[in-house]
Amino acid sequence: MDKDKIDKKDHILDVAERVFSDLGFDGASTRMISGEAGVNMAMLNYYFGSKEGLFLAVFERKISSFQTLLQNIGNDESISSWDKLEKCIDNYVDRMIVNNCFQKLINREMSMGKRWDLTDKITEILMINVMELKKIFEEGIKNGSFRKDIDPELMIATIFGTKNYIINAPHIASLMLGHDIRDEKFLEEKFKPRFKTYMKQLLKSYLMNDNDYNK
Amino acid sequence: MDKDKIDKKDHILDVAERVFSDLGFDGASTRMISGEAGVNMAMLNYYFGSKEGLFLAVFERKISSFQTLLQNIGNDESISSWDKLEKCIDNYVDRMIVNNCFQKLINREMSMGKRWDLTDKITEILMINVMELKKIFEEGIKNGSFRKDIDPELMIATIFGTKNYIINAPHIASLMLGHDIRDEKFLEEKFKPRFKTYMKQLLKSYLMNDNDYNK
DNA sequence: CCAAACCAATCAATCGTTTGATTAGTTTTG
DNA sequence: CAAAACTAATCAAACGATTGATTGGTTTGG
Repeated sequence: MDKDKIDKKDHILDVAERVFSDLGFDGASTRMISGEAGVNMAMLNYYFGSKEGLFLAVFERKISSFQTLLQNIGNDESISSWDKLEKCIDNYVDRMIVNNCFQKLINREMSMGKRWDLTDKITEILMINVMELKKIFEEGIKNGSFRKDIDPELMIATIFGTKNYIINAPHIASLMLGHDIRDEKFLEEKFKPRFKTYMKQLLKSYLMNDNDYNK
Repeated sequence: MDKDKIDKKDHILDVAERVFSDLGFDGASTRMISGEAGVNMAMLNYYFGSKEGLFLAVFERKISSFQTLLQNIGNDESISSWDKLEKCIDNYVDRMIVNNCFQKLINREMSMGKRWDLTDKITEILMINVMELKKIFEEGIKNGSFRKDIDPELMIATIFGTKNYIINAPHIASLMLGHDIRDEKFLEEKFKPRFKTYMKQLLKSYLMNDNDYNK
């Protein structure tokens, strides 16, 4: 059946995504992936052409979910610049499932000097999110919501960097916070709300000099 | 001569550090490293025992320079909490030489599943810096310099995360900033001062609700 | 029956590592 | 002092293991 084939390919991609993000592209072997997925090794090449093709397929499956991330918040005229920013933060934090190893995958491969044809594509996608935020900042400056002398580019680095730090260094983050960050319950009930609150307060105080942190 | 031997080992370590951080541990081959270093392949095992031993040696050479990073700023009673924090920021930013690939190395291997007994050692070292900052924050809260309701742990994530983001994603950062972040001149003359200013303003507004950003 | 799906066996290439020989410099010995 | 013994450094070559990829044939489903 066609359904089964898709399910099987999807299962392989699931396993590949996990193994790649645990061991990196070079560290993961096709035998390991096929073994854990319970399929013959030749199937990987049969379905995806090559190891690189498999890696690429892992990405392309996720790309769509990434692109929906930027749901044109910036173009909504009805809400203020700050509310847009708050919406973005909520969005990013909600999607910040540490177990989702895809983020680690991206960050690791982006930090490599090694050049994929993929690197440009990843860069391009990430830049869309960057530009989305930048637009909000610039709009906020223009309409007087935000201070004039802020540094939008570095703010973006702060937003993404803080999130990545938690994801990429879970050992450190767990030690810092006193709880295992990979614990789903803790993450969902305790950490995410705390992280949202913090991020909003941090940005608000920098952007607006507003002392009223209505909690 | 003994001096020559040390120089040679150091040269191998220099090359290994660069290659490892460009290609990752798995991506880098001993042949490549020995080739670029201009030494026979067997010398790597002769000097360092194994590829893993070489990787370990790269780390241990840097560890000392890392440990001097925390020069007991926190224990200086004569300066205010905020000044301590400013000093820390200056310190970190000054050492943030993007060309120094060691940071990338650490971040990449830390994001991997625990492959090394070394992971614990790296964690330990990084935690010292974390604790140093934490101490400053807590002291500042206690003596009234900082607001009571700040989130010290996530602030630390912001400080390190923002820095790491620039280092780990130089492509993105360069596109964002409109200049190649790896350009030494731009980095030193333009970026570092800008980054320091931004970081201090960001922290100050969050920590102290101080609107006087005396620029 | 035929094409698609699947698999065991195998490919050449590359991996990290080891080997045995050679060199050069130092120490020991007669 | 000079010959002999020893040591560390270096090298080309080869090792077994593993890599990603491919083959040729078998099974399966429509």
